[in-house]
Amino acid sequence: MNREQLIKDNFSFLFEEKLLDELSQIGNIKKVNQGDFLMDIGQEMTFMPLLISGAIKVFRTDDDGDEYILYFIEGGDTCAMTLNCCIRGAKSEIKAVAEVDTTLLLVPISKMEDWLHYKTWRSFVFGSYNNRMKEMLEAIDSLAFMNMNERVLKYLKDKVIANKNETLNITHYIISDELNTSRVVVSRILKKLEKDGELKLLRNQIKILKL
Amino acid sequence: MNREQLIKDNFSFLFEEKLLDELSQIGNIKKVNQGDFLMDIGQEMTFMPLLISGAIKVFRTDDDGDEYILYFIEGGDTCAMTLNCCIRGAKSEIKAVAEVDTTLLLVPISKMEDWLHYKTWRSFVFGSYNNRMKEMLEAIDSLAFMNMNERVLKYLKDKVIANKNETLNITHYIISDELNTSRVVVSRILKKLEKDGELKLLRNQIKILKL
DNA sequence: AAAAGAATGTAACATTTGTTACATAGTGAG
DNA sequence: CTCACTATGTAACAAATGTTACATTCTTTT
Repeated sequence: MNREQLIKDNFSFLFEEKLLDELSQIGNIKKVNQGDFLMDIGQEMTFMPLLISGAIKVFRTDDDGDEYILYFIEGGDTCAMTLNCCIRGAKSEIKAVAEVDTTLLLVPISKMEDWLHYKTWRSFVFGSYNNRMKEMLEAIDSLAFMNMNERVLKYLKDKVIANKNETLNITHYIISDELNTSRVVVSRILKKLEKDGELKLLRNQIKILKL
Repeated sequence: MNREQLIKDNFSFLFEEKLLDELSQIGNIKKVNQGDFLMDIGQEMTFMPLLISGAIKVFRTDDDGDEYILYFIEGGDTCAMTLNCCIRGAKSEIKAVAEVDTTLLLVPISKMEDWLHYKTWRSFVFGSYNNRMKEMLEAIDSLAFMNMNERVLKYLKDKVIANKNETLNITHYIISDELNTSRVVVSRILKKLEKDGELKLLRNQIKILKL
């Protein structure tokens, strides 16, 4: 599919005609594979990515190499808001990784401001900020109000949505890493969830039974 | 002091002349006392508050009545970004309370978009969003990477900054509430911090010794 | 097939955080 | 001053989470 058509198909429900034209001229299509880094630690953002297909996961990392998953950005969501706000920070940073094979539309950072005279762009930009904020608040809810058991289950269910697949190819170790806990704790909790009929455990794989 | 002068004095370093005029015409000065609610749970925001003096604390609350402090908005910070993004949410909500006696400039929500043609307004709005996000990330850092000991100390130090006063008038119970833990836990930690020479405990009062 | 490596299961124990219970001390109302 | 109330101190215990250690099973390499 040619890129102009791709942009039309994915963004015509969001943006007005003239803005779509500009996007076609200026935007760059980029495909990334599962596991690819979108933003390395400490790197400055020079483009803003709009999600065309796939899913991204976003982490907070601290200087000891610990990480904690903040949220998934998936299909209907459409926009990976630039988080350049926080790249400068001293201690902790943001990390973004492709959760599955993903297609992005890259737009130079400067366009974000230039296009604010488009009403549809304004809605999009503010809507995206608000979505990011909502997701960060959800991450805070998990940490402040939920126990490990609930957090693991929420993580898995979010992952099912991001992957559009109830069978997750993942190890206990990875889960423990992304939730900043230990593998043994995760295995223990998963075993309990399996006994409760929430999921089924296999090697390198977890099937979520209840959504 | 008349309001026009107040607006000039506080925002002339931020906004261009014409925008200051608009602010003077449209903005409303509001004074709130320590402890007043700026935003009740579930309430829709119809104005955006710009901080003139004082400090605001912002909480996340869940449906069990538990709360967790997200951040303080203080002096130099200047803007309490409207968090209307999340007011709709089902389970959890945002709560904002005056940490000290505070003066605000209230601007109708609609102006946020109307004024985007002012370059200084654009910088302000995006800068504010980014600051809010940075602070939410700090809250996540505390929860994900720090133990109770460190979190209590960070809370107290943030509070010193918001109050511009190293002597805090506060009870252990309030701290435990705002950090979503229990009073006994807080008393235990404070006692240890006192032994370590970090602070001095008095009735209804804590003096922070090291910053 | 044997060996090495990765993923998982699980017990035993340590640490952190939360809970219950009660004592003591300061404060304000009457 | 006495009484009730609030704030704080602290012990003892409970629950949640983290750590260490090792066994078992599956997969890949040789």
